[in-house]
Amino acid sequence: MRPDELSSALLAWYDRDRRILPWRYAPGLTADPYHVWLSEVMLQQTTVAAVIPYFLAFTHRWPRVEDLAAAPVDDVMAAWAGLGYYARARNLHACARLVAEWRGGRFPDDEAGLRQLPGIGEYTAAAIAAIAFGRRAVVVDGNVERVMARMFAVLEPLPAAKPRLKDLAASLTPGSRAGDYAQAVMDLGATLCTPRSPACGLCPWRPACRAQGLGIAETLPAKVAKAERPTRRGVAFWLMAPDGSVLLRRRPPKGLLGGMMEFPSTEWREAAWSLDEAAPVSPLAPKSWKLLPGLVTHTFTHFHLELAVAAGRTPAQAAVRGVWCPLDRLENQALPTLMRKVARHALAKAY
DNA sequence: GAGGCGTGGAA
DNA sequence: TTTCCAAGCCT
Repeated sequence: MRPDELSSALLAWYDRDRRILPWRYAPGLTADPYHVWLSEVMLQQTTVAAVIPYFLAFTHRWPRVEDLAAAPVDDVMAAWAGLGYYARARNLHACARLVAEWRGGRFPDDEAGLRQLPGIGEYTAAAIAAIAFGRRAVVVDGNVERVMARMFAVLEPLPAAKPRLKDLAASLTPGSRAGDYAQAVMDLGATLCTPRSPACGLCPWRPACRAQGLGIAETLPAKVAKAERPTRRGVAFWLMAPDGSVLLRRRPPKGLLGGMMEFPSTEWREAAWSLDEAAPVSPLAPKSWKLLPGLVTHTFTHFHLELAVAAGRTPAQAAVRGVWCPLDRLENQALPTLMRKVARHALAKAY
């Protein structure tokens, strides 16, 4: 099949089986660049199912990019809490401000302009240019890499194969219906050409797929093995004041959970901590610590974490770095999932 | 360019 | 339980 026959077959499949998603527009309607941008950033390394409720909440609370730009950054961080990769939320807010203040609320309409904005890399710039502005752009995400590796039976492992896979994607990208094609080829990877058990029997590209012909579709793309994740350990401090508020502090703006709130804790290291060793690290020294039974476990991209929780009552809201937060307002804080686990653990075991 | 950076669902 | 990994970006 020629490239134009392949793109036609894919678009026909897409027109027939198009998934309904909150950020997806019906044929003929022009997509809102703000919605396209917001959804694409949320979808970076994140599943559709996880994104949907966040997308609806953000667009309800901040209907236009100017509204998002006007919001305090911590409101945005708190609204993003639970979605992960928190640098995205900071970049999202910074990008909204740039677009609102310097561009009158209009996003750049080509890849080069989009690429200048924080949080918009090669993939996202191409996706917005195609979906929001109808420009031909070679959109290459993990789905497209997988589809191309199979279509052309690319045996070279990722990430070394990336340049070749992009060239192959470009060879199939049509000049018309740019946005539909971009979404179609990603949908193909997301729904049929899946990492495991691909549904080759339903695939519009099956007749042209070399890996399918060779019977090796499910084994592609090849990837270099990842290093295994170490385990780190720490002690988190659940400090409660007489009025029932607990002590939170903000993490440094960059790095792990950057800019998010946390319960104070020891360093996270490989060796386990004793309570005697951990206690001096606490920002406050209560009369006595109660080491709660059990551990909070959480897995990040690069390591596992086991957090013990030490609970203590302080005589007053001592002046320390951090904020005292009433229990009924913890939910509204920019607490990542790990710290919500700590709170749940403490509330279940401490009293 | 290789590693840091979250989370939850599926197998 | 463990492993994999999902519409990547940044340094």
